[in-house]
Amino acid sequence: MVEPVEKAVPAPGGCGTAPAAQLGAGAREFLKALASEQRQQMLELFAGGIELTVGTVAERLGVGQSNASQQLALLRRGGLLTSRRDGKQVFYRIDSAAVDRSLAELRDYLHACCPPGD
Amino acid sequence: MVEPVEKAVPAPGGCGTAPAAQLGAGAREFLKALASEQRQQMLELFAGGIELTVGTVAERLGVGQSNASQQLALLRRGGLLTSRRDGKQVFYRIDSAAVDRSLAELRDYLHACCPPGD
DNA sequence: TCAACATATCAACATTTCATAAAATAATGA
DNA sequence: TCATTATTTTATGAAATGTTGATATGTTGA
Repeated sequence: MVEPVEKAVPAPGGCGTAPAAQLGAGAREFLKALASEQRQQMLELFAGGIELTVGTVAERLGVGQSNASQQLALLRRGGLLTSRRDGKQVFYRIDSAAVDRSLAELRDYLHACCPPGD
Repeated sequence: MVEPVEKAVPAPGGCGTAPAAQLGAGAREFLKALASEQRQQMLELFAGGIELTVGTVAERLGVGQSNASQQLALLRRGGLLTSRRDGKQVFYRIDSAAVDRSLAELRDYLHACCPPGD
Protein backbone atom coordinates (compact mmCIF):
# COMPACT_ATOMS: atom_id res chain seq x y z
CA MET A 1 0.00 0.00 0.00
CA VAL A 2 1.31 3.39 -0.94
CA GLU A 3 1.37 5.92 1.83
CA PRO A 4 -0.78 8.97 1.21
CA VAL A 5 1.17 11.89 -0.12
CA GLU A 6 0.82 15.30 1.38
CA LYS A 7 -1.21 17.48 -0.88
CA ALA A 8 -0.18 20.93 -1.93
CA VAL A 9 -3.01 22.76 -3.55
CA PRO A 10 -1.79 25.78 -5.46
CA ALA A 11 -3.18 29.09 -4.32
CA PRO A 12 -5.74 30.20 -6.82
CA GLY A 13 -5.08 33.42 -8.64
CA GLY A 14 -6.26 36.48 -6.82
CA CYS A 15 -5.09 35.23 -3.47
CA GLY A 16 -1.53 36.35 -3.88
CA THR A 17 1.32 34.04 -3.06
CA ALA A 18 1.88 31.99 0.05
CA PRO A 19 2.54 34.22 3.05
CA ALA A 20 5.00 36.31 3.39
CA ALA A 21 2.05 36.68 5.71
CA GLN A 22 3.22 37.23 9.19
CA LEU A 23 1.63 39.16 11.95
CA GLY A 24 3.34 42.36 12.94
CA ALA A 25 4.23 43.03 16.55
CA GLY A 26 1.15 45.22 16.90
CA ALA A 27 -1.30 42.54 15.91
CA ARG A 28 0.50 40.02 18.08
CA GLU A 29 0.15 42.23 21.15
CA PHE A 30 -3.48 42.79 20.17
CA LEU A 31 -4.18 39.05 20.17
CA LYS A 32 -2.36 38.53 23.44
CA ALA A 33 -4.29 41.29 25.14
CA LEU A 34 -7.61 39.96 23.85
CA ALA A 35 -6.96 36.33 24.72
CA SER A 36 -8.03 36.75 28.31
CA GLU A 37 -11.60 36.58 29.44
CA GLN A 38 -11.07 39.17 32.14
CA ARG A 39 -9.62 41.58 29.67
CA GLN A 40 -12.53 40.95 27.31
CA GLN A 41 -14.92 41.82 30.12
CA MET A 42 -12.85 44.90 30.78
CA LEU A 43 -13.08 45.98 27.18
CA GLU A 44 -16.84 45.52 27.23
CA LEU A 45 -17.08 48.08 30.04
CA PHE A 46 -16.01 50.74 27.56
CA ALA A 47 -18.70 49.97 25.01
CA GLY A 48 -20.42 52.99 23.55
CA GLY A 49 -17.30 55.10 23.68
CA ILE A 50 -17.31 55.93 27.36
CA GLU A 51 -14.23 56.78 29.40
CA LEU A 52 -13.54 55.12 32.71
CA THR A 53 -10.94 55.45 35.42
CA VAL A 54 -8.89 52.62 36.84
CA GLY A 55 -10.81 52.72 40.08
CA THR A 56 -14.17 52.45 38.38
CA VAL A 57 -13.03 49.56 36.24
CA ALA A 58 -11.74 47.80 39.33
CA GLU A 59 -15.07 48.27 41.13
CA ARG A 60 -17.20 47.18 38.23
CA LEU A 61 -15.18 44.05 37.64
CA GLY A 62 -14.72 43.33 41.29
CA VAL A 63 -10.93 43.15 41.07
CA GLY A 64 -8.18 45.01 42.89
CA GLN A 65 -6.91 48.40 41.78
CA SER A 66 -3.48 47.07 41.00
CA ASN A 67 -4.83 44.21 38.93
CA ALA A 68 -7.11 46.58 37.02
CA SER A 69 -4.25 48.96 36.33
CA GLN A 70 -2.04 46.21 35.04
CA GLN A 71 -4.69 44.70 32.84
CA LEU A 72 -5.63 48.11 31.46
CA ALA A 73 -1.98 48.62 30.66
CA LEU A 74 -1.96 45.40 28.68
CA LEU A 75 -5.05 46.48 26.75
CA ARG A 76 -3.37 49.79 26.04
CA ARG A 77 -0.19 48.07 24.96
CA GLY A 78 -2.22 45.81 22.71
CA GLY A 79 -3.74 48.84 21.01
CA LEU A 80 -7.24 48.27 22.32
CA LEU A 81 -7.38 51.19 24.77
CA THR A 82 -5.88 54.63 24.96
CA SER A 83 -5.63 56.89 27.99
CA ARG A 84 -5.34 60.49 29.10
CA ARG A 85 -4.61 62.03 32.46
CA ASP A 86 -6.82 64.68 33.94
CA GLY A 87 -5.53 65.80 37.31
CA LYS A 88 -5.30 62.86 39.61
CA GLN A 89 -7.30 60.64 37.34
CA VAL A 90 -6.43 58.66 34.29
CA PHE A 91 -9.23 58.00 31.86
CA TYR A 92 -9.16 55.02 29.55
CA ARG A 93 -11.24 54.61 26.43
CA ILE A 94 -11.30 52.33 23.42
CA ASP A 95 -8.90 53.22 20.63
CA SER A 96 -11.20 52.42 17.73
CA ALA A 97 -8.73 53.38 15.02
CA ALA A 98 -6.05 51.10 16.40
CA VAL A 99 -8.53 48.27 16.90
CA ASP A 100 -9.64 48.60 13.29
CA ARG A 101 -6.06 48.48 12.12
CA SER A 102 -5.21 45.37 14.08
CA LEU A 103 -8.44 43.68 13.05
CA ALA A 104 -7.70 44.44 9.41
CA GLU A 105 -4.18 43.08 9.78
CA LEU A 106 -5.52 39.91 11.38
CA ARG A 107 -8.09 39.49 8.66
CA ASP A 108 -5.47 39.92 5.94
CA TYR A 109 -3.14 37.48 7.68
CA LEU A 110 -5.80 34.82 8.00
CA HIS A 111 -6.94 35.32 4.45
CA ALA A 112 -3.38 34.87 3.29
CA CYS A 113 -3.17 31.58 5.20
CA CYS A 114 -6.59 30.24 4.27
CA PRO A 115 -7.69 28.68 1.04
CA PRO A 116 -10.72 30.53 -0.21
CA GLY A 117 -14.24 29.20 -0.10
CA ASP A 118 -13.66 26.11 2.05
CA MET B 1 -12.01 72.50 41.14
CA VAL B 2 -14.63 70.00 40.11
CA GLU B 3 -13.44 66.55 39.36
CA PRO B 4 -13.95 65.48 35.77
CA VAL B 5 -17.02 63.40 35.26
CA GLU B 6 -16.86 60.18 33.38
CA LYS B 7 -18.39 60.64 29.99
CA ALA B 8 -20.94 58.33 28.55
CA VAL B 9 -21.44 58.92 24.90
CA PRO B 10 -24.67 57.36 23.67
CA ALA B 11 -24.25 54.82 20.91
CA PRO B 12 -25.38 56.36 17.67
CA GLY B 13 -28.34 54.79 15.98
CA GLY B 14 -27.42 51.90 13.77
CA CYS B 15 -24.87 50.56 16.17
CA GLY B 16 -27.40 48.72 18.28
CA THR B 17 -27.35 48.88 22.03
CA ALA B 18 -24.42 48.42 24.36
CA PRO B 19 -23.13 44.88 24.17
CA ALA B 20 -24.88 42.21 24.96
CA ALA B 21 -21.68 41.67 23.03
CA GLN B 22 -19.77 38.84 24.49
CA LEU B 23 -17.52 36.44 22.76
CA GLY B 24 -18.76 32.90 22.50
CA ALA B 25 -16.61 30.03 23.67
CA GLY B 26 -15.57 29.34 20.09
CA ALA B 27 -14.15 32.79 19.48
CA ARG B 28 -12.42 32.73 22.85
CA GLU B 29 -10.66 29.48 22.05
CA PHE B 30 -9.79 30.95 18.66
CA LEU B 31 -8.08 33.94 20.25
CA LYS B 32 -6.25 31.80 22.75
CA ALA B 33 -4.95 29.49 20.05
CA LEU B 34 -3.80 32.40 17.91
CA ALA B 35 -2.12 34.32 20.72
CA SER B 36 1.08 32.30 20.47
CA GLU B 37 3.83 33.05 18.04
CA GLN B 38 4.71 29.42 17.62
CA ARG B 39 1.15 28.55 16.78
CA GLN B 40 1.02 31.43 14.30
CA GLN B 41 4.09 30.03 12.59
CA MET B 42 2.43 26.64 12.62
CA LEU B 43 -0.66 28.02 10.97
CA GLU B 44 1.46 29.68 8.29
CA LEU B 45 2.83 26.26 7.30
CA PHE B 46 -0.65 25.36 6.04
CA ALA B 47 -0.97 28.35 3.75
CA GLY B 48 -2.32 27.56 0.32
CA GLY B 49 -4.62 24.85 1.59
CA ILE B 50 -2.07 22.08 2.00
CA GLU B 51 -2.35 19.18 4.41
CA LEU B 52 0.49 18.25 6.71
CA THR B 53 1.17 15.50 9.21
CA VAL B 54 2.31 16.04 12.78
CA GLY B 55 5.76 14.75 11.97
CA THR B 56 6.21 17.14 9.08
CA VAL B 57 5.05 20.10 11.11
CA ALA B 58 7.47 19.14 13.85
CA GLU B 59 10.36 18.94 11.38
CA ARG B 60 9.59 22.19 9.65
CA LEU B 61 9.25 24.10 12.88
CA GLY B 62 12.16 22.34 14.51
CA VAL B 63 10.15 21.28 17.54
CA GLY B 64 9.53 17.90 19.13
CA GLN B 65 6.81 15.59 17.92
CA SER B 66 4.89 15.75 21.16
CA ASN B 67 5.01 19.54 21.25
CA ALA B 68 3.78 19.71 17.65
CA SER B 69 0.92 17.35 18.38
CA GLN B 70 -0.19 19.36 21.37
CA GLN B 71 0.00 22.68 19.60
CA LEU B 72 -1.87 21.31 16.61
CA ALA B 73 -4.52 20.10 19.00
CA LEU B 74 -4.89 23.62 20.38
CA LEU B 75 -5.23 25.04 16.86
CA ARG B 76 -7.85 22.41 16.12
CA ARG B 77 -9.68 23.14 19.35
CA GLY B 78 -9.58 26.83 18.50
CA GLY B 79 -11.25 26.12 15.17
CA LEU B 80 -8.25 27.05 13.06
CA LEU B 81 -7.35 23.54 11.87
CA THR B 82 -9.22 20.36 11.15
CA SER B 83 -7.84 16.87 10.79
CA ARG B 84 -8.45 13.48 9.26
CA ARG B 85 -6.77 10.15 9.82
CA ASP B 86 -5.51 8.08 6.94
CA GLY B 87 -3.97 4.87 8.18
CA LYS B 88 -1.20 5.64 10.57
CA GLN B 89 -1.11 9.28 9.63
CA VAL B 90 -3.19 12.19 10.69
CA PHE B 91 -3.41 15.07 8.25
CA TYR B 92 -4.13 18.59 9.45
CA ARG B 93 -5.36 21.44 7.29
CA ILE B 94 -6.83 24.89 7.82
CA ASP B 95 -10.56 24.99 8.52
CA SER B 96 -11.36 28.08 6.49
CA ALA B 97 -15.07 28.06 7.23
CA ALA B 98 -14.50 27.96 10.97
CA VAL B 99 -11.83 30.63 10.75
CA ASP B 100 -14.21 32.88 8.84
CA ARG B 101 -16.90 32.35 11.45
CA SER B 102 -14.65 33.19 14.36
CA LEU B 103 -13.21 36.17 12.56
CA ALA B 104 -16.71 37.46 11.84
CA GLU B 105 -17.69 36.96 15.46
CA LEU B 106 -14.62 38.84 16.62
CA ARG B 107 -15.31 41.64 14.19
CA ASP B 108 -18.91 41.95 15.36
CA TYR B 109 -17.83 41.88 18.98
CA LEU B 110 -15.26 44.60 18.53
CA HIS B 111 -17.65 46.71 16.49
CA ALA B 112 -20.18 46.38 19.26
CA CYS B 113 -17.61 47.61 21.78
CA CYS B 114 -16.13 50.37 19.66
CA PRO B 115 -17.52 53.80 18.96
CA PRO B 116 -17.62 54.27 15.21
CA GLY B 117 -15.28 56.50 13.29
CA ASP B 118 -12.76 57.27 16.03
C1' DT C 1 4.93 71.87 52.22
C1' DC C 2 1.88 68.37 53.22
C1' DA C 3 -1.95 65.16 53.27
C1' DA C 4 -5.12 63.08 50.45
C1' DC C 5 -6.32 60.87 46.42
C1' DA C 6 -5.45 58.09 42.08
C1' DT C 7 -2.60 55.42 39.68
C1' DA C 8 1.60 52.83 38.32
C1' DT C 9 5.10 49.83 39.68
C1' DC C 10 7.32 46.22 42.21
C1' DA C 11 8.06 41.81 44.44
C1' DA C 12 6.27 37.67 45.92
C1' DC C 13 3.33 34.05 45.39
C1' DA C 14 -0.29 31.30 42.83
C1' DT C 15 -1.74 29.49 38.66
C1' DT C 16 -1.38 28.37 33.97
C1' DT C 17 1.17 27.34 29.95
C1' DC C 18 5.03 25.35 27.60
C1' DA C 19 8.30 21.72 26.23
C1' DT C 20 10.17 17.33 27.07
C1' DA C 21 10.39 12.43 27.59
C1' DA C 22 8.02 8.41 28.37
C1' DA C 23 4.07 5.72 27.93
C1' DA C 24 -0.25 4.64 25.71
C1' DT C 25 -2.99 4.19 21.66
C1' DA C 26 -4.04 3.51 16.69
C1' DA C 27 -2.95 1.48 12.26
C1' DT C 28 -0.35 -1.59 9.30
C1' DG C 29 1.80 -5.61 7.02
C1' DA C 30 4.41 -9.74 7.67
C1' DT D 1 0.62 -12.00 16.89
C1' DC D 2 4.15 -8.85 16.66
C1' DA D 3 7.22 -5.15 15.32
C1' DT D 4 7.06 -0.88 13.23
C1' DT D 5 5.29 3.55 12.42
C1' DA D 6 2.58 7.78 13.70
C1' DT D 7 0.20 10.08 16.86
C1' DT D 8 -1.93 11.17 21.30
C1' DT D 9 -1.69 11.33 26.10
C1' DT D 10 0.54 11.76 30.50
C1' DA D 11 3.51 13.52 33.97
C1' DT D 12 6.96 16.63 35.12
C1' DG D 13 9.92 20.65 35.58
C1' DA D 14 10.65 25.17 33.75
C1' DA D 15 8.89 29.34 32.19
C1' DA D 16 5.30 32.61 31.68
C1' DT D 17 1.30 34.84 33.24
C1' DG D 18 -2.05 36.35 36.75
C1' DT D 19 -3.11 38.34 41.37
C1' DT D 20 -2.08 40.47 45.59
C1' DG D 21 -0.34 43.78 48.81
C1' DA D 22 3.01 47.16 49.50
C1' DT D 23 5.44 50.91 47.76
C1' DA D 24 6.47 54.60 44.56
C1' DT D 25 4.88 58.22 41.68
C1' DG D 26 1.80 61.97 40.05
C1' DT D 27 -1.68 65.56 41.03
C1' DT D 28 -4.19 68.68 43.87
C1' DG D 29 -5.74 72.20 47.20
C1' DA D 30 -5.11 73.92 51.75
